[in-house]
Amino acid sequence: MNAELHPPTPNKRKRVVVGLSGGVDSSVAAYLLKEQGYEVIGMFMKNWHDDSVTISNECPWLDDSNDAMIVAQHLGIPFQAIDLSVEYKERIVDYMFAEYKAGRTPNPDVLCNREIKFDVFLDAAVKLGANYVATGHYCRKAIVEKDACLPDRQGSQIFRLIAGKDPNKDQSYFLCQLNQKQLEKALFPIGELLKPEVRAIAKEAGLSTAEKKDSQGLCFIGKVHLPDFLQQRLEPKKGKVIEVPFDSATFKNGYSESDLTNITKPYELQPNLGEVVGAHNGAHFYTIGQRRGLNIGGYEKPLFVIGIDTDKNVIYTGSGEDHPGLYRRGLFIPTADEHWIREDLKLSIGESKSYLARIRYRQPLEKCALHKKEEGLYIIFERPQRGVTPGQFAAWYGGEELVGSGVIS
RNA sequence: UGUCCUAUGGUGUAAUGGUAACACUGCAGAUUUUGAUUCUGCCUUUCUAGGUUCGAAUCCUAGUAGGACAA
Repeated sequence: MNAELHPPTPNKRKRVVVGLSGGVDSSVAAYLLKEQGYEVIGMFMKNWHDDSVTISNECPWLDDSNDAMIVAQHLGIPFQAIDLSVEYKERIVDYMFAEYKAGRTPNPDVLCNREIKFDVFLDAAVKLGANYVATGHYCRKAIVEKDACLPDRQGSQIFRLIAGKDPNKDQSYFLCQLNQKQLEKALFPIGELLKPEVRAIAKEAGLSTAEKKDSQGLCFIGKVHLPDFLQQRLEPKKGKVIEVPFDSATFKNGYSESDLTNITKPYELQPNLGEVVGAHNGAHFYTIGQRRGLNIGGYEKPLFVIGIDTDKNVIYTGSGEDHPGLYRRGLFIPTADEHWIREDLKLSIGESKSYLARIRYRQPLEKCALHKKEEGLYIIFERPQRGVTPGQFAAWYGGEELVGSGVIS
């Protein structure tokens, strides 16, 4: 049973391409694979080279590329760089702008894994004759051997995506859109380790990235000033900020669990529900739950964004952390946006099941019930959830295993 | 043109006459492979001019501004 959680048995003849980002995690991943006897190739992805929008004035990808190369040299593995910036722009950056424009909050890094690292990059690796692609993600892969007696099953294995052992660094959420085919080819060598252990291994192995600071911000693009970044393609447009009172009647609807539609749909906000308290530069620059950037002071309790309307170009806000507009009991995922890593666990129409779920990276898992209907999947949480935001991914887990995910509508 | 009230950092407020504080905003940093949240730190203040006092945001006078009452 326990053995299921361990990575597949290493085969000394297998070839692996490791995505070397120039950070510690992927460096150690490459090191461990080599130690395990794989034939390892290091590959650096260059997906973005418009330095004008990044915050640091240096050229970050160049440093990262160099670091990756030094690590590869140190390990004595072949190294090459691959430019995927065209694909990255088409599949990630364009998606980001489209989502923000539509008033939703995209998650580019989830898409980056599905579309770039485990798609374009994986293809490139396969062309090099690789059996696997490895990354420095903090998560684990496990394999269920299918019962051979079941005639309707093709293939003999089901791949499971398990949370990283380090609860503080678990990155399974970012991989929530992978499918069986992608997972089959994936290796996550550091998933059983804690961050401090990874650093210790790097240091011991003499890897130059051992002390390097963790990267943050959009993967590949780096740290950006989002409004500036978005203003490349989204026009600033002055609009009103409206404060909706704590006790507004609109928040009192939809608390009957039997009414799935009502309990999962966003609050219906109208300008006449509150008062104009300020102005903004474009509703599409904001996200639900956001506190900073509103530029409105004088309140005893801070103002949070509880809704945006990009058609009317209006931002709705509520005062105080406990404002009812910040919380929702449930959310809805249309069938088209439903994704099951464990296809064998997919719910049929009319079925319901209990799971744990999160709606943003690094949020604690919350108890919830999934209800599958013809039009999509309804997720009802035991406790109201803060900042349920259209465009973000909800991911549901059975224990430590990520079972499926979908875009919040 | 008459009477009354108010006037503190970007905003809202606090400070028995002893040399300004709290919240919100903003900025910076920490945390974070989604600029969400959270955490830490920082900036800026007593409308103007006189006067009383050892000493005034706090008292007096005038001015200015805003509000209320006032036909």
